[in-house]
Amino acid sequence: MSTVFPKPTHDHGRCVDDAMAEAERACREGGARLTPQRRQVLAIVLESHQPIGAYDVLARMNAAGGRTAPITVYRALDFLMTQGLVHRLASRIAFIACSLPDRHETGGGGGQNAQGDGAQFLICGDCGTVAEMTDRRIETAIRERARTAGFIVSAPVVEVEGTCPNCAGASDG
Amino acid sequence: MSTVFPKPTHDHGRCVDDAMAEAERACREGGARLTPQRRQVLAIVLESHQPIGAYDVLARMNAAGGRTAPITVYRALDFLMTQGLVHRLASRIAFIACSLPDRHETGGGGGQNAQGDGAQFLICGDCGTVAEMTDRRIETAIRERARTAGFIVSAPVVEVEGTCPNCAGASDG
DNA sequence: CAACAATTTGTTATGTTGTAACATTTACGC
DNA sequence: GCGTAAATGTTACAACATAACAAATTGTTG
Ligand SMILES: [Zn+2]
Ligand SMILES: [Zn+2]
Ligand SMILES: [Zn+2]
Ligand SMILES: [Zn+2]
Repeated sequence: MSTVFPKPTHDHGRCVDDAMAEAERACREGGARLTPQRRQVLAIVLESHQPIGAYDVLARMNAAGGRTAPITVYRALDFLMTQGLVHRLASRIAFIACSLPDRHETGGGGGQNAQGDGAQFLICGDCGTVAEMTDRRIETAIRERARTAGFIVSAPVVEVEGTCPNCAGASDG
Repeated sequence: MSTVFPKPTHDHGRCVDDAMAEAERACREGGARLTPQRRQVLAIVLESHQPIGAYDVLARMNAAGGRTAPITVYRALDFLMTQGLVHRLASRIAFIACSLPDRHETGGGGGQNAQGDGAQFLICGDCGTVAEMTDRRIETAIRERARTAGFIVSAPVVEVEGTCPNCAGASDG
């Protein structure tokens, strides 16, 4: 099986470091400014593979006595979404770090990828872990069905609730 | 092309009446109580083929000087969603009347269909009109891809933003 | 009908998510 | 340095949703 779900045993420290490095590179290349604050927000969102609410991000930023305002977090998240580094999960009203940043066109390019830019998400209802994927067949099925309805697709939102392999294995052996 | 989008010329009065009658029947059959208030909320949601916010429903209920509270609307909407008569569009934070009520299992049965119960939605970014459909191929593509990831699907959310045939025709002839 | 239980509705207050508007600071090109 | 654009700070508010408990309504049963 293709491995979309992060294994609980994976080296998450390295996972985060790699993602941060990739983000730095992508922003530098695209002429976007990954400021310390934006970097901090990205780091917080990267911290786990579960979606996190904007106000939870805020709480972590202010954990050490800061006085950051909500709008600051939203602005950083907007920036990160434009760069394709973070996605918003509408069904959870929360944000998740992109795990396939090189598969999205960044803000300067063609489309606005705030809603996932063609990615699909599997969201575990038990542990909250999210798997991001870009499945051609799903996308094609949606686009073709839309076409028969005379509908021109711009931003497909596919967010699938269910049970991840780790949680399924834990309950039914 | 299969006709999923409501045509601007369709007899909407009858469209609403039929849906109300079908709702009455479905509730009676399932032993659910479609009270006057719930009927009123359903009527408001049915009024157009665009998603409507809970507070907009509230405003219409209070238009004639009423003093209904938000919770009342949410309770009615919850009931209607349980009955499969209304769906919540997460990407819009709004509600839409079901246009295929007989395709969903109602509350008493197996699944909770609050998120659309396997339906997919095409949402026009121009006019807001929504088309609901239950496309087997989309569902299958999602389920099979999930399966290869070891993921057990419970509630797929598919909400596709784009341009409907009416709006597309208006701009490019 | 009377008494009771279950469902529905009312009332009040509060929690959660997201933005508007405008001032100030910081980074960048010249 | 200086002017401009981008980013951040500050305050206030809008929009979406639920908690907790009281009252009324409905259905059931003797
Ligand atoms: Zn990781
Ligand atoms: Zn899980
Ligand atoms: Zn109609
Ligand atoms: Zn349209």
